[in-house]
Amino acid sequence: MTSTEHVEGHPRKIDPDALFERLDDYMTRKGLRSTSQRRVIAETFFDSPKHVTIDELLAAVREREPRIGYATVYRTLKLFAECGIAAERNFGDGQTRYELSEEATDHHHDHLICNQCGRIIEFHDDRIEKLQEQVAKELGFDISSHKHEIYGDCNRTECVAEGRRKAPRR
Amino acid sequence: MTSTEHVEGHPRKIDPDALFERLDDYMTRKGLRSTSQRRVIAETFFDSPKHVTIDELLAAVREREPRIGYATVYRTLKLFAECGIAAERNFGDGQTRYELSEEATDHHHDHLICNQCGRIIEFHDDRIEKLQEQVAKELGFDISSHKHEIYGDCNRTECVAEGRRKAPRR
DNA sequence: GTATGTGCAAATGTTTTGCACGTAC
DNA sequence: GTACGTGCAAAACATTTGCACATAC
Repeated sequence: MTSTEHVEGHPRKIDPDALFERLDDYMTRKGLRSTSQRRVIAETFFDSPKHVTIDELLAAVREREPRIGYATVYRTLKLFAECGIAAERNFGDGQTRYELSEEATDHHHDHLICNQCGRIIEFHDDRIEKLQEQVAKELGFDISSHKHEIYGDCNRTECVAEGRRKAPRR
Repeated sequence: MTSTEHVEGHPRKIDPDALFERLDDYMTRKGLRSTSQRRVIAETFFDSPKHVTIDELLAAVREREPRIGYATVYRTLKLFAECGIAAERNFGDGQTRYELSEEATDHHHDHLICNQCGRIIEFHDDRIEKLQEQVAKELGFDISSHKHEIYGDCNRTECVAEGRRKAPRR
């Protein structure tokens, strides 16, 4: 067993019920309403591959409910982020992406992004986490979140073959 | 001596001549031209506090040359980034910021950003750098760059007093 | 002289907002 | 019934682009 773990960027087995509950609690607390749109968007989001863009999510949502609008998806994902079940990510390609938050998955991770094929791999290293806490402490900071992204070439044969198709803007 | 260092986000003593030379070399190599606008923008950028936005830079540039346009500053900073003297940064407030690149300053660093006052502190920790190389290596990645940003509250009395004025969107 | 650069305004792409209508509570 | 939510289109924002004119080489 090492202190580093990693995983490909795809949906992890989570318990949707717990997430719905968390969302409902938040909405009740804030006097917000449970609507069919919010339910559909939540279901779709929980089923989505990680790091979805609003466009991708909207397309998936519209397969179930074609009349749902752009703005609703934007607003709903902001809500999910506020309530703590979703996290906003920005990998420099100009589109905000969303994934389940670390509280929701009980699993903090950072990202390795391939410049060539755009593949996103998650990693987690306790030693790095500890050191970063130490750095912040020395400077008197209370950490609320962090972002650690490593960009590079993943060197898979498929990737080298594929070339630059999906590479994020760098 | 420890393996962590840090510094406030303000201009470090650099040698502008070396940077101009680097820029000139790049332009010559690429068949690009040395214009008065590019010179003024370069001078202003070298004198700027770190992490300037295009707006801030444009304002400073126009104090010297009021007729310089937005697009020119955008295009010129892209050029600086390509040539390796500037680095693009994005701290989640929707505006791209530029700072001298690590090659230009001979000093790689990462960032601690205060959620309350927006203050940006640079840090560098060799142990984290090493661990991150190790993680990438295990996954077969060749690192080209990385981004490590820690967000939190800096807890200075001034900051607590100032409140949320300049806080980046989070 | 010609290719490259500039300034302006218009276009682009993403995200946000105003508003009339709809709906949860 | 009322406050909140939705869909649409328009606005807002940062950034990029097209084009006529200017300028470095």
